[in-house]
Amino acid sequence: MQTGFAFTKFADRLASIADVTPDDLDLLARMPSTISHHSSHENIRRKGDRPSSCALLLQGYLCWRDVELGYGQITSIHVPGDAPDLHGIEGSGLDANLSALGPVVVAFVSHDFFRHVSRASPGLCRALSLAMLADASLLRNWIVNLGSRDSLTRVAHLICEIGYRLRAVGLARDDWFASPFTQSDLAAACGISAVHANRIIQELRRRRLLQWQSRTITILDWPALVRLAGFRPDYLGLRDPHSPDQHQAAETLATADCHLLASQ
Amino acid sequence: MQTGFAFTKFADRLASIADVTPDDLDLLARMPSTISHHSSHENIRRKGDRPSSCALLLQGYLCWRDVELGYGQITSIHVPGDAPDLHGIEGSGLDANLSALGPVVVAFVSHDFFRHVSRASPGLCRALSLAMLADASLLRNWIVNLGSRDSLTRVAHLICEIGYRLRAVGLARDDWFASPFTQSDLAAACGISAVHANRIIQELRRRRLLQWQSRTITILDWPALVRLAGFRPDYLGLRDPHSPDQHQAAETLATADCHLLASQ
DNA sequence: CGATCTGTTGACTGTTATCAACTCCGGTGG
DNA sequence: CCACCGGAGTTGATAACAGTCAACAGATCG
Repeated sequence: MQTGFAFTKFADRLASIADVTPDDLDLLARMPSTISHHSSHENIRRKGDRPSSCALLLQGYLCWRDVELGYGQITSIHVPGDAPDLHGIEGSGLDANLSALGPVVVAFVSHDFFRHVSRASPGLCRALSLAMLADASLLRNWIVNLGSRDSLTRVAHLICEIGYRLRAVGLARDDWFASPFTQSDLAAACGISAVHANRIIQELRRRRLLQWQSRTITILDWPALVRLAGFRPDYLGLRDPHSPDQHQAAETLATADCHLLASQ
Repeated sequence: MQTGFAFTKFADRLASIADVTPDDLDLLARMPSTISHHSSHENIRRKGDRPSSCALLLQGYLCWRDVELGYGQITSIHVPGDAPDLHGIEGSGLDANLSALGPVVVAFVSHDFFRHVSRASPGLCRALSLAMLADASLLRNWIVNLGSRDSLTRVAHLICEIGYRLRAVGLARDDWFASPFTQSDLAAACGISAVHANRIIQELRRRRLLQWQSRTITILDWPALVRLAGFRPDYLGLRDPHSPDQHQAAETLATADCHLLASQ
């Protein structure tokens, strides 16, 4: 059991969606957590589990994967700083597996700590609520993606979203980021077959929008990718991101695209 | 401004997902609300709105509709008793339109009332949180639906879900329920074209699973429809529904299907 | 009674899944 | 060190699925 190691990334995440006072940071800094490492495709939580702690993702990617149908639809992807099973606090059984996309480092923090923190600080309570609502906003946006985009723009949109969320937590510098997940994982997230996902990625490469080699994605032409995907970062609920200049840039991009489309 | 008219359906809904004490019911009964009627495809909330009240749906159907792409993807459908914009309490701008599917009756209840109630009753506070989490569960399930089912099973699943949720609030007696929405609306929810939606419905009719005439859907063969859709009502988070016998029946059905599938 | 929205149909096109085979790479054990 | 193995990526052929366009029928509502 350690203290004061897991809190920074998560605190940054909360600060990116709501006001967090120095007192709140003190509270979070006393967070008792257990760190654990997991390898790719390992399940951190299983369907039906009723965990008594929350998983805070420190490194790598986690996803919620529904195993009922097909090859296991992925319903959401999480980046460092996220708390994927925050909603588990309410105690109902989990309805999917929380699974690692590539090797991950996770901190477990007991539900009791969050309940204590929520009682002690209205600001943190609100931040935690907003974090859950932000997740719901991602889900809605993903429904729009699955329902109304073709597979090329779907994949492009997912890559935009991951890149943008990684930037917000200070990862993904210089337009590249780690992609330890497989093309089959990407396919499961986009609701397409693995073979088709492969062809889509080749198409994105052919258009010189990105590279994907040695478990790294490099965005070659961010404006074009954003335009192709119709990516609007509004829905992420990121209020005060880590890199305001980049945020500004993407905002401007998206707006420019909007104008472009409107004028056509 | 009226009191004590809107609360019953909503209270029933809360009771179906968490414990509600007689004291809680008293609190809810003092709910000050404004009733209003709206016609089909009218927007109750618009993208970007920051409402100061919650809409409680009393009669009809509401949906969240994203208007950016295609013909307006529907991300969720709500039935009487639901509070579709409960998450608006946190104050961030809405990211889609809340739109009527057919004529609706809505009660508006100020956010202040909910904040007061949350402070006064931990039980109701938890019930409201659970209501929001149940919505998120619906979203996840809809992602699975869009991502891993073909259009026939997608439509079948949506119809199962609506029928089941209506039963839980005491509507949809005798295997039929009102369908004032258009086939285009259904298509927008399922992420398919209106023409294709029409053909899917014809296929469901041809298979004698349901009828759809004069704004009414009649389920002719519920077990077969549930089997086709792979419908498992677990994810709805309905704990203690209005009609336990029917609930039991559907549970048994779903379990039976599960066994059927497993034995094949 | 006309205007409009909704539902229906057919022909055609485009997208995506499926199947099968093959390559490439990283590990693992002999 | 090398042979082997399994997972991941790649390719081509084919079939299934769903979108688009255009036209018309039927309902509904003023």
